[in-house]
Amino acid sequence: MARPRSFDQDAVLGAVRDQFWATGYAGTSVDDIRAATGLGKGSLYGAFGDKHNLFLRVFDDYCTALTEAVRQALDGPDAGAYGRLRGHVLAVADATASDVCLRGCLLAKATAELAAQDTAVAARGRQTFEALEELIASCVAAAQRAGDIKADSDPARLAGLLLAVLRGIEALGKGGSSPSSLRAIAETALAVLPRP
Amino acid sequence: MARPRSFDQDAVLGAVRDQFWATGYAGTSVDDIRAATGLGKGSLYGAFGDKHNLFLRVFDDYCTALTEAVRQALDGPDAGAYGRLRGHVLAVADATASDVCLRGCLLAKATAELAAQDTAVAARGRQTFEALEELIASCVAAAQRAGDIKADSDPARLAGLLLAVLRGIEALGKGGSSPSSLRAIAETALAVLPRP
DNA sequence: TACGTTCTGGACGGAACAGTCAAGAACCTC
DNA sequence: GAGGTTCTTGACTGTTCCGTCCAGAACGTA
Repeated sequence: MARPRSFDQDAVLGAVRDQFWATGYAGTSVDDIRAATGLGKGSLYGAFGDKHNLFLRVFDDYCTALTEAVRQALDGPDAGAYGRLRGHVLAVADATASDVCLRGCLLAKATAELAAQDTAVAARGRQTFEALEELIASCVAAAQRAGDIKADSDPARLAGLLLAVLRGIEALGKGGSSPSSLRAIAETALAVLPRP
Repeated sequence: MARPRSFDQDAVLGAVRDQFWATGYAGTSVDDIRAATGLGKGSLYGAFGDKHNLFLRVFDDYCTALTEAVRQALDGPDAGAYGRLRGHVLAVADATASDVCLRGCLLAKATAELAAQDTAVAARGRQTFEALEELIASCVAAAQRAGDIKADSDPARLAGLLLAVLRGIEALGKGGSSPSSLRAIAETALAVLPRP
């Protein structure tokens, strides 16, 4: 019927995401995006709308992918639940510590920069935090059923604590990683979980 | 000798800080600052240098004031150390939860937005995180001497964990506060601290 | 191959941006 | 009150910003 798009939409959205990730929303100009993607302005505006719309798109995709990655890391049978939880917490700490460019997590960056002014970003951020907390709570409950975490503690409260620790590790990582080392924080958080 | 400044420097710096706090570094124009302070551009540039320098100034002041406030909250005799620690953790959670405008903590906002690109901000942020961690560690050690926290745990590791929880509460607060409520997180963090 | 449709690239307009500067105002000292 | 110095105001420059628009290119269909 007509001329098809000549660019790979996923690749373009990935480049846009990386640009916003590196320099923030207000710190990224449409011309930066044009340079990062190689697209002309007409293509960008035609395919994705304006800058704000484009940001919401990549932010939404990021939140979806993050939630899905955590689900894959934590979901599974009761038997290995504690090991998966432990592995995930340590993996987040190690990934943050080795993030030399200090870009951190886009969810954290975006909510920090925009949540106060942009209700769409605030809502999506909150929804994502809640989804992460639920995934952690399910894994805690599974670890309790397997006898690896004390059964009488409230899994929702432990999940809230663990999520806060993870987001805190992320925040501290932006300061250049080290207060007593992020891995030590993760290990300590796991060590204080009530065992049967 | 000459004409003195007609503005109150502290008041101006406070207004500048609030403006950056509300809209971020890249999201704040010099004209926004001019409007917030009522000063002309010549006065602003003459007294504080360019936008970046002005930001570093208010960020530095903020870090100093934050550290000092935490010191006042946590410093004191061994006897009440645990109570001070507990009070501080709960106070941070309550303050974050009741922060309706979602501005959060400027230290978190600034490091999230700029640490990757601005080494001065990254260095000051890291220094502040380390100072906060030391203050918490001292308070934990005092609580251990008073017999309120188990003596054989490493105060530095517990301090790292508590700092991460506090920064995590702050980060979650930006998403619109509630995953299982910030206060519950603070209470759970205190509950899992090893008691004698 | 010819046509209609959609995509592409870049030029363009008007607004906002950071930072400079000069003319005049305000003050202290003498 | 006169002189010298600093502060204030706001106009100004040149750049960068976002978003629009159009001429031409690329494709599917007939």
